[in-house]
Amino acid sequence: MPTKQKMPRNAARTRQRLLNAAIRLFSEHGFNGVAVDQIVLAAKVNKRMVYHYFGSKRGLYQAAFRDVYDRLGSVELYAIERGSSPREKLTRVVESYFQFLDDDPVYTRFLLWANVEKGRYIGREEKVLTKAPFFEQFRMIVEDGIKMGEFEPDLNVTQLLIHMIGLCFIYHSNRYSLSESLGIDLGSREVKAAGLNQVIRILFEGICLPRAAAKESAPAGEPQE
Amino acid sequence: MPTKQKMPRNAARTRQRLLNAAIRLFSEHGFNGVAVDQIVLAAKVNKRMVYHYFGSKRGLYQAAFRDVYDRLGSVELYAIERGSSPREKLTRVVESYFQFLDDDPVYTRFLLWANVEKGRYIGREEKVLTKAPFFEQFRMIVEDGIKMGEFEPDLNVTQLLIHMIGLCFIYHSNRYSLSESLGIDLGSREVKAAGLNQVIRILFEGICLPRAAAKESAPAGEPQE
Amino acid sequence: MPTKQKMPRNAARTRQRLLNAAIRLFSEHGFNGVAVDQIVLAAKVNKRMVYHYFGSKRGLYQAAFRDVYDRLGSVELYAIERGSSPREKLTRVVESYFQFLDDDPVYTRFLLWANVEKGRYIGREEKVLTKAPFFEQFRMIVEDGIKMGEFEPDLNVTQLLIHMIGLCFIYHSNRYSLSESLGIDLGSREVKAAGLNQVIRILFEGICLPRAAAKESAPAGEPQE
Amino acid sequence: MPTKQKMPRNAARTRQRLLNAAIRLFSEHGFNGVAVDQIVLAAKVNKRMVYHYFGSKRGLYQAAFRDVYDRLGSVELYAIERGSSPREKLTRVVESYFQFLDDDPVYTRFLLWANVEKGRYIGREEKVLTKAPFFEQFRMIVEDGIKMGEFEPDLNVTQLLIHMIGLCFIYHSNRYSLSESLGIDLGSREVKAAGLNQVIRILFEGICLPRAAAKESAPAGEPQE
DNA sequence: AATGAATGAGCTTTCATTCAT
DNA sequence: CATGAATGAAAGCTCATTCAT
Repeated sequence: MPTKQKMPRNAARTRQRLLNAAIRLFSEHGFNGVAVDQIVLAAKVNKRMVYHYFGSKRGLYQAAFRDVYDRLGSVELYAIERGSSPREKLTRVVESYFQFLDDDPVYTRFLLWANVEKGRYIGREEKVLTKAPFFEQFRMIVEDGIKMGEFEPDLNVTQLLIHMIGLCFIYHSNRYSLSESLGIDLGSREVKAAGLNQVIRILFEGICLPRAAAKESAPAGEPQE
Repeated sequence: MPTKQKMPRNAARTRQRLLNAAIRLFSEHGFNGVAVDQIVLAAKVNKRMVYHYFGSKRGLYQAAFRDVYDRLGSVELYAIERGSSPREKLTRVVESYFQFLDDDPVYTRFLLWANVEKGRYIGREEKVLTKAPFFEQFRMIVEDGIKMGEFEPDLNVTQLLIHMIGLCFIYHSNRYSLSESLGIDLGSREVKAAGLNQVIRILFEGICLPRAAAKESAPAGEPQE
Repeated sequence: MPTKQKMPRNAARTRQRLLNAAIRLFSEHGFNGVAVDQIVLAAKVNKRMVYHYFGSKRGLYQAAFRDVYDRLGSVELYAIERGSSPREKLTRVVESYFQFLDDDPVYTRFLLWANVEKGRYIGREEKVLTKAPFFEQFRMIVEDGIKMGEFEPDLNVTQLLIHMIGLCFIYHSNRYSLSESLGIDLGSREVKAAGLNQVIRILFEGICLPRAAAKESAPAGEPQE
Repeated sequence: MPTKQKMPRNAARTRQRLLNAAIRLFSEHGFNGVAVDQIVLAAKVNKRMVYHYFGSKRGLYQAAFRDVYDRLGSVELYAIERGSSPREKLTRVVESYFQFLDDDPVYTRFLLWANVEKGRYIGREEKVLTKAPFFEQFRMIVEDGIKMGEFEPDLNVTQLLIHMIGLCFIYHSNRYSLSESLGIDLGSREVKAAGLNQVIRILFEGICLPRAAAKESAPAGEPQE
């Protein structure tokens, strides 16, 4: 069989090697922080292949972005169905989201880069990917909770999602500066384990003692609208 | 006496123009996203001056970083003293922090960039700047609240600060992707106004109804330690 | 078959063109006296190629240095074997060395530059190249001459080599200033022809008349040790 | 007395500081190897002063060159008068010249630089300086020696001077490469001391034993003309 | 006399990209 | 499909020099 010994099936392999190297490097240094040469060096692939498969550095970046989101889509909500009450279900969602960011730092950092870059380097097509399919499940859980009298009736679901994400993302988005400021490593297991605990408590019950939580105390400045 | 039109050779002025242009551009595009040429064009200053005053692009970046933090230091805690109870004080802190991020997007984005870049372009000396003096005041308010029976006795103050920051920063750190995903603009006045409201409510009381908030319900997986 | 006019993409050719231009220019103006632009202009090659093939200006300089030494290695000792007696052999060595410096002024000047520059721009690897294989042959001739009673028995071979080189190199190392001082052109055929003659005479017999050369006259200051 | 405390008499002092720094740096790195900034830094003098006093970098170089030669002129022939016979006198000349090159490496290296640079950066006026005043004395000694029957009657005085200089200069002109090649340091006291000894012996008597030095043996190839 | 800010040209080097094989 | 040579533009930076005070 006269197939070349050196490279058995170069077809999709080369493409994938490029993609993997690109994801890793872009997620670490952002679009401008990575040179095409670095990518092809890491991928051990000829430079020309970038243009063959992806047309441009930007095309490669966008493909990388898409790839990251595709992987995300399939794992995003793993194991969130367990739990009988809405509260338990929501607990699982927070846990798994918190965990997910941690398990997939490449995704997390890629997303952070895309944000500081204001999506400058991703195209029209990629933008639809960011539509979190996850949102619908979240909404249903919350609405169930409201109906069943577990949650406050006037919750804004969208914003609740934002805030939940905020409580989880802060460990990554500001990890560097907070670690320096506070003198603790936001990436350490202990800090994050305790953090997740407090996140869940805050989310459900806040920081006030029950008796203090009489609902008359409104946030100052602007009465709730 | 009419000031000379043709740039009367002012050391401090040139330096400041460079610094201002640098802050604006770096905060928008990050370290790698800005060329020295762009900065000197914006500052209307000779390119050589960057090296005269700051030694290198990186030196300019670091000076910009320091400048941003110096400005921050003086305004960080404005108007947090009002309020009689710890709860009210904390409310003011959250409000003012939320507001501050909004009022000074240049600072906010500069900080976000420094984080995704993992502090790669700032030097030893700048790192001490990140030590938030703000933290001490925050701690005192919370500890007062605990002593006075307003807040949970086992609050971890450091992590509470992290989470408060997380609830505020999410509107900036993930603004782009969340806006795309959720179909709302996280930067709009309405979203942020309502957001701040919910942030404060969550922080103090969580999302559960008071009767459901009986303290026996522990987060799953790991019982509170 | 007419060769393509438009540079048919020849790796080795481009490299060699760069090398040749570099050797010529560096040998004329030294490392700091030549701009990369001048080299690529002379080589009619794209500037980027310098970095493609040699990494840096310094890398090109080092490659040039190596090339010069490689060429030298192969021609250094041409035609020194003729001659029966050690004296005749040594005469041929001096002649051929004198001739060689003259025939290859590019090499000679390159070497001179490397010396005034104190080897600052050549790397570790190049330094071993300077180990003259030539030295061994020189030593054998001299030692034969001593054994056969032709040469002084207490000759220091290493220093004899140094002085022989000195007598030849002076025509190149100080050519400019001596020509100005003495009002003759040290590079002219006549001066060098007569010079070689005197060099050989001095080397073998010195400048004193035989009867004056009675060995009792010691160099002043320090008696021979 | 209201004279400024900082700088008592700046007049000629500034000029001299510049000159000294320039001499040191140019002698070490040549014209192209030194930046004006380095000179003013070393001289602790304002950059503008270079142009005030010397007009240009080149002007400063030329002034440095002249200064070096002026200093040389006053010390050049120290102690060559001692010695009764021409042979002894010449011995002293060689010794003192050898010594001089060693004592004044700044001069020596400056001269070497000027030579590899082919005098490119020195002007018309400096060229006359290179006229060795030393030459006349040398000539007289040699002619005396010939008349008195000590030296060969057909010596070419000019070339003898060249060769004497060559025997001394080699320790500086090719010091770097020879040290590498031969594995000894041409700058060490021992090597130079022994070197001077051999130089003098070669110069007067050559390397052949007296009986072998019968004057009939002509250099091969070209019979003496 | 002396200072340091300011300049524009040119330096070495790197970039993303395309061509020829 | 794959390679490495080739390219022009632009990057960060340094140069010798001049201006304004």
